[in-house]
Amino acid sequence: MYTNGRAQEPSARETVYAKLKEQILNLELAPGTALSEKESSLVLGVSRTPVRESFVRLAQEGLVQVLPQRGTFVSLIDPALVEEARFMREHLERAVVRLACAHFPDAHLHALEDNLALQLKSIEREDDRRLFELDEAYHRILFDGCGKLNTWRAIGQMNVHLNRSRMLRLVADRHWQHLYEQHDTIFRAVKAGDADRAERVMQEHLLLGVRDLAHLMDKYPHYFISGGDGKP
Amino acid sequence: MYTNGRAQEPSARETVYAKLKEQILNLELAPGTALSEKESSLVLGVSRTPVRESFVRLAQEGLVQVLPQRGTFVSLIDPALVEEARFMREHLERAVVRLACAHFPDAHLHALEDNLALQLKSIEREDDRRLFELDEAYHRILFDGCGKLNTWRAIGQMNVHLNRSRMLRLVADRHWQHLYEQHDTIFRAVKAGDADRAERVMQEHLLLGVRDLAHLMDKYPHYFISGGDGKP
DNA sequence: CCTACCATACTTGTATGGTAGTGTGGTAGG
DNA sequence: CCTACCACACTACCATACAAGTATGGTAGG
Repeated sequence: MYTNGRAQEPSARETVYAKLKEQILNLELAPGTALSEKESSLVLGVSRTPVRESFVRLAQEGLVQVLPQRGTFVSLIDPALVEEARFMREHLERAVVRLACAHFPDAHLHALEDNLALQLKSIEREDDRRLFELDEAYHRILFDGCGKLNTWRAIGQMNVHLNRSRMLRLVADRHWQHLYEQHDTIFRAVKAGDADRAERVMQEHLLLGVRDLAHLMDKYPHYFISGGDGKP
Repeated sequence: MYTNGRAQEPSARETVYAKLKEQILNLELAPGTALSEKESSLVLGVSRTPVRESFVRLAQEGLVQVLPQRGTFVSLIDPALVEEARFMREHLERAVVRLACAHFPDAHLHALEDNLALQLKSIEREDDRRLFELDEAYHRILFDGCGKLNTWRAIGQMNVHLNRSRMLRLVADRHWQHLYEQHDTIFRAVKAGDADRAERVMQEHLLLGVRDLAHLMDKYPHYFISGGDGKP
């Protein structure tokens, strides 16, 4: 019994799905890019079936758009979705951070603290991708500590759209220090149980994510809906 | 050109997906029920492929659980998921109804009014399924009128779990009049722009959906996680 | 030169066969 | 009677073949 019972090797579908999703979120597969079941299957070394099933999943998340008998395309960024993702996060995270101020497990508090330390390291190294991951993890810990992990997962499906625009912004603008300070302030407010302060900073923090969206739409018009037709 | 250009006949996958999802939400396919690609394909008169792809979609929504090489099962109702769905709706719908009080299009206001009239009709006819649909439509109109339709859709993925427990409750308990009165009160508060009142009633309204959850878990233990093992 | 048509090379949708892993019931052995 | 084993039926996973719709480039006709 040397193969651990829980350590199932991931299915082809899962690996393909994860790979494609990562590439879309990283903008390695730019919005509007044409995909094809056959081509992806060749590139990834599997048959069309797992690729196709990944497309189904990605389509349900709104990351790709499948046009029958015509093709599959990486979805253009929809500004409405970005804004609504911010809207959802604003109201849900404000509520969660208030909960956290009332009661938050020590283990999760330590996790936040460790996370913040790693954020500093990433800023020193100018490792933006890593900082991005840590940012996600930070907020996840907040939800987890309040027993609202499923809520975080539900947000996730909208969040991918917000994250694509944030990734776009990451290239040009670098405001890491500000981001860290907000995270740190929220952490200390939670620790001190200062709900009003935590909620206020959280709201500001989430506004940061959509700042300059209009500027981005101007700079990369063909990445957005009704900016270009998407097929260059 | 008698076949309308927009009226694409739905794909097999779409019809299979819709059918299965409806049956799961109606509890015609009870939580814990074993499914199988082959059996479903025979019943629905299609091949295994569209069935399989429907399973993938349903699995992503958490409505079924696929265990490789073992089987596919209708998910048990997770009380944590139900509660978090309520949590999400509470905070998002409170925010939305406040927006609605500040500004709400006349067309949507009329739609709410019509919807309420139909609710009354459904209550007279004791048509619970129809009332359930109208309830969903009512809240959807609220989000739509505030330009937050995508947010409603995102809620939808959590909402299915809440709705299954509500459907379970519908069988035994019938509190339709109360539900209608709350809808009507919210409508009038929106019309009058009374945000505080609207928000308060909305919060109460959403609490109604999870009342007696413990009672339901007691009555149908094998429908819930850790109530029974799910495979009777 | 311009237009209409059509062969062709794509695309996704569906069906089916083979593979590997899993649960189960019957059976041989203690 | 109880236990260990094993053949078998069943599952989902993946690969592949076929079908049907779509965009495109070349060509024949005006």
